Formats: sequence, structure tokens, C-alpha cells
Amino acid sequence: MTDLSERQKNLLLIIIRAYIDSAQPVGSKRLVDHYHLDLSPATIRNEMSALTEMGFLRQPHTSAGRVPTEEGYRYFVSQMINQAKLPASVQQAISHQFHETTPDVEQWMHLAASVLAHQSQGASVITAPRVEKARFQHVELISTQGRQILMVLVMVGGEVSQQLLTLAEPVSQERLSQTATHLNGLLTGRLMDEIEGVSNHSDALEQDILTLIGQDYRRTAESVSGTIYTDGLTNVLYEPEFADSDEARRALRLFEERSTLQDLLARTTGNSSVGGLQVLIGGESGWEALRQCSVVLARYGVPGLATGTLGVLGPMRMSYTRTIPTVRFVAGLLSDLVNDKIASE
Amino acid sequence: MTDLSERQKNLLLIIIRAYIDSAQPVGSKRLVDHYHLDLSPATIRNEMSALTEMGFLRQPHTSAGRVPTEEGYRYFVSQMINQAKLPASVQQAISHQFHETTPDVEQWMHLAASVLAHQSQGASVITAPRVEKARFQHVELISTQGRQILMVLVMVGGEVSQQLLTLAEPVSQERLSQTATHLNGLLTGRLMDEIEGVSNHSDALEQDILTLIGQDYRRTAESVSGTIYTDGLTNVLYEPEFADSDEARRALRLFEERSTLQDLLARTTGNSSVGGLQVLIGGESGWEALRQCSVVLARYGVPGLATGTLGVLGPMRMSYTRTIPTVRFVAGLLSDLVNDKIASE
DNA sequence: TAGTGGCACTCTCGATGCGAGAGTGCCAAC
DNA sequence: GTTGGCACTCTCGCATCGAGAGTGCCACTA
Repeated sequence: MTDLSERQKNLLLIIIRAYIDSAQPVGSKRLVDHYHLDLSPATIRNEMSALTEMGFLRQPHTSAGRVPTEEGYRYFVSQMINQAKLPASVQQAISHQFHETTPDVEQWMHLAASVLAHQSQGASVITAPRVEKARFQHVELISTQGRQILMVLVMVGGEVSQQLLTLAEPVSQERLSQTATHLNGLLTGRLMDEIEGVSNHSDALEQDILTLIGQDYRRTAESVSGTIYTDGLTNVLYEPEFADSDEARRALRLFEERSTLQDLLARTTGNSSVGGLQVLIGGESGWEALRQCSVVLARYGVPGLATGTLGVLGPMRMSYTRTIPTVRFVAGLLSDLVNDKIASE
Repeated sequence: MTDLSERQKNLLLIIIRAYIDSAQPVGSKRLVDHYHLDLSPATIRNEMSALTEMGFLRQPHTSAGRVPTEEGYRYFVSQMINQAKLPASVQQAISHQFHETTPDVEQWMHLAASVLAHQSQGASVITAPRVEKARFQHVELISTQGRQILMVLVMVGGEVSQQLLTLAEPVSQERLSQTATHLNGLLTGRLMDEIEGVSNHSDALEQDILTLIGQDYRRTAESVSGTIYTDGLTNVLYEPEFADSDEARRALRLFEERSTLQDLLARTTGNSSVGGLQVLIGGESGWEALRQCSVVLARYGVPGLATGTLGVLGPMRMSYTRTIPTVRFVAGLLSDLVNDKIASE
């Protein structure tokens, strides 16, 4: 592929911007009119023809304007991804909202999903931060009835998991409290991975609990991400490309199914470190249902300690200049919040 | 309004069924052909004309078939609401799914939402059961850093709430544990409402915690319903009435906004006891955005102890014969589960 | 008198055709 | 290299038209 001349490059960016704004194939005449270029339509046509040849643009039909190809969007994104910034006022407004809520992970997630959806006019998704290398802080055993007990497990960082267990035989609350106290002394600060290895031979009940804690932890750790929050699903219904076709249904359905969503989000795990953005354009995501869509993904949190994923889905024609800096900014904000939370321990 | 003759009544039910199946205005000819009635089209026309006069049917335009009015649907529902049953095989299949999951409220909610959406081909919504007159079971205070502590509060029934508190001054974990133990002795089994009244004058820290517990409880109790789970939002996009119009967007948007959803669900609180179904047809719901929709709602749980709400949203043309018994059955199932859970204490 | 067959009438919907508009490619000229 | 001109193409909106489905009414019948 030949390199783009400076003029071709500028032209391509303008064309894509114009298409993103208008949602309609852009032709040489309009382009010159609206963007006061110092060139004649004929020249533009020649360049457009070249860009089409190179695979950045295509024509929906002979003698219609040009529309960006996936390739074109990719070029566009690669050009602006590192320079797009969110206006300072918007940054402040968002920060403000976060610092006004209760310092509670669930609130943060809801707010982040809402902000992303609202700013980008797309569908947003975010997973709660998952603590990697979680450390044990505290366990509580509460007798409910007979052989059933409620186990409340607190990890360093404040993550709480609760589970209803059924023991082999009834145990008194007193006995349970003793066991919990003993376990707490034994396990505090330990990595959750190693807990099952801590054997003390002293007590069958204790041993059982130990095993159950380990099982519970592994069970939740298996799923790549924790709870998934979404917002703004209906936003994408407003896009003209989804006006009548059932393309929209399929894309939204994907977003409703948490299993596929997890798969999608899992893609960021390996490919990008915290701070790096990933933009999946059209077919890149590998999902047939997302052929017409793009997804902007980012990881947030503190690598190696606690991370989560967030993203925005929109039509391939989404406003990348708006979405990308928003995703980046929110990811950074959440990283700071998670960092503060961890540091305070 | 004159009473309906037996024949008119049957005819009306058949017409509505036909319209629900076909999504198209039903005319006299088709009706006779497909439902082998022993009458001529002309007779049917006369009766249809009468039913239209009475307000049960209407014509989209002169010389089109008839379409049910809200009134018509209401009559239809009132006729079948008490007799529609879910096939035993389906009941078994659903029960089976519930008894296979872990006995965990969150799992139940997800499953219920999924089953409702799938069976009814509509959008489902369900709130976690809220414990009314909650009783204190256990509190745990865990020191995190300096003045921040994590409070884990367990209510009778296993509902757990956690909150990060900031104290006036740092307190040792030992001191916290003592306080927690003392509070547990003092409060176990008490109604949450009364907790703040329990005054012991012995200890400033203890008094503080007491107040915070009370505050936390009242804060969560304020919201009419707990977490809201939804599923099958995209199902309604498949309905022909929502093919292109933005009617669908508005209805779905409503479903995305949890605040409005809460309002909607709150309607069942007063009007219907557990076990009773409520069917809101068209404008009945009061929401402009739901003018074209119907909602089937039910409460489940144990009245006075723990109840929640579930419902299904679909087009006014939804399959009531399928949705109503499904909602009723799932509500019953969840009531049993909640009941079992409470009884086991 | 309730039910029926016949008939004229109405309205939608899909297919067809046509003209305006927008855009292209190419070529000759600057 | 850039430009104006020109012939050509394709979509889209609009009007037309006929088929199909349905209705209302009326006269007739059992």
C-alpha cells in the first residue's frame, strides 16, 4: 500500500469526520462547500478515487458519495487516539459526580456506566474491579438453622463475599465463633490462593471451613470478571444504521447476554495494559453480530492488585473523538479511586 | 353498555386471539375460514359491528379488519386470567431449574428474570425480596485503616449489608471486636426499627455504631425495592409494532431507568396482595411511553416478612395466555423459596 | 326475525414508472 | 498538478394504478 500524501491524509480525516456527523455518504461537492477547502471538486474526486483504491473508502453504489471502510476508521482512530482530549469542564463535571457519591464500588460502577453512556451516546459496560491476588482479612461464621451456616468472607480491600453453607452436622454458634476467631488469627493477610494449603490438623470443622473458603474463592475467581453493569443500551437504537434492520437487535442481544459480554471484555485482559485503550472496529471483534459496531475498551485499576474493564459500544460510525477520551478519562478516574482505596489499608 | 351475548363473547375472544397470533387486523372472511365457525361472514360482520359499537374493537381505517381496543384486551384478560394454566411439563422444567441452582437470592433473581423473559417473549423485571420488619442478627466491625472501618451487618434471613464508615478517631481492631460482640449480645433478634432506641449509655463508640446501623438501615429501607434485575429487553424489539417507530426506544428507555421502573413496580404494593396478579393494559399504567404496551405484575414472598415484585412488559398484543400463568407460576415458586428460607430459621 | 348471499364501495399495499438531484469518471484545457 | 465541463449512473421521492381484502347495506329466506 502506497503511503498517503499529507493532503490525502487530511482529506481522509475530514471525510470520515463528515460522515460521522451526517451519517450520509459524502460527496466531493458538499465537502468543498462545507469545509471551505481550497480545491475544486474535481481534485477532491481524484483524491477520493485514490483513497478508494487504497481501501480507506468505498462507494455504496456507483455514483454515490464515499463511506469509510473499516480500514478507514482504523486509520482515523490511529491518528486521533493519542491526541483527543475531553474538555476540562467536562472532566471536572465528571470528577465532581464521582467525588459526591458514597465511596462504594457499586455506586461507582453505576455512575461510570451512566457517564460513559451519556457522554458517548452509546451503550456502556463495566465490570467491578476484581482483586487479583486477593488477601484474606476476616471470616465470620453465623449459625442460621441446624446444619446451615452463613459464611461472610472479607478480603483485604473490603471486598465481601457471603455464602450459605451446609455442614455435616449441627454446630453451636459458640463453637462457630471460636473457629472463626482462630481462623482469623491464622489467615489474616494470607493470599487467598494459599489458604487451602494452610493445614493445622487440629480440628475437623476448621478444616472443612478452610476447604469451603478455598472453594468459594476459586469459584468466583474463575469467572474472568465480576458483576457486569451496563447502561444506555437504548442509545444505539437512535442511530440511523439501526433504524429498522434487526442488526440492532442482534447487537443488543449480545449486550444482554452476560456470558458473551464476558468473552468480549476478556479480550482486553491480555492485549492491553491499564491505561491503554483498545478499539475494536467492525468485524475485528470477531462477533458476527457486531459487524456494524465498534467497541472502545479499557482496563482500569491497579495492575496486579485490582483491575476491571470498561467499554462503550456504538455503531462503527460512532463519535470516536468523543468516546475515546471519555473512556480514557473514566478509566483513569476509576484507577485513581481504586488506588486510593487500596492505599488506605 | 349492553351485555354481551354468549355468541358475541365467544366471537370477541376468538378475534382477540386471532389478532394476538397474527398481528394483523382480523376480517370476517378469514375468521370463518380459519376458525370454522358455523356462521356466514355476513353474520360475523353484524356482530363485529356491534362489538365495535360497544368499544371492544376498532377499525384502523374504513374497510380494514378489526383490532382490539384497550377495552377489548381488558375484557379478554378478565375472562382468561383465572383459568390460564401453564402446562405441567413447563412447570416442572422451571421448578427443576430453580432447584438446581445454589440457594442464593441473586441466582434466583437472575434465573427468574431469564425464565420470565424466555417464556413470555417479553422484557422481564424483578426486584429482590425486601425484608419488611427486618431483624438484627449480627454485626461485624473490621478495621481497615485509621478511622475507616468496614461494617458488615447480617439480618435474620441472611440478608447482608456492608458499609464503610469513618469514625471520629482511630480505634483498634480489638476494641472493635469487643464492641461488636457486645452489640451482638444486645441486639440479636431485635427489629431493626427499634435499634436506635436501644440506649445503654455505657460507651460512646458503641452509641455511634448503633446510630450508624440505624441510619444505614433506614437509608436502604427508603427505596421501595431493592436491586432490580431485568432480562429480555431485546425481545420486545422483535414485535412488529415496534419495528421502526421510536415507540420501542421510549418503552425500553423506561425499562433502563431504574427510578421509573421502581415507580412502576411500586404500583403493585398497595393494589394487590401476594398471589394476585395485576395487568396494566395500554394507558392504564399512566406512562405515556407505555401507551402501546402492557405489563403483567405480581408480588411474591411472604406478606409482612419479605416480599418482592416481578413483572413482564410486552406489546399490548402480548400473549396473555402465556405470560399470565408464567408470571403467576414464577411468583408462586419464588414465594415458596422465600418461605422455605425464612422457615429455616 | 335472525341469518345469509350479493353487491357496490372504500382503503391499503405493492409494483411500476418517471423526473429531480447528487455524485461520479473522464477528458481537454489551463 | 489542477480545473471546468459533460455525459452518465444510481437513488429516492412521488404519483399512478390495479389487485385484494374488507366493509356496510339490502333484499331475501327459513
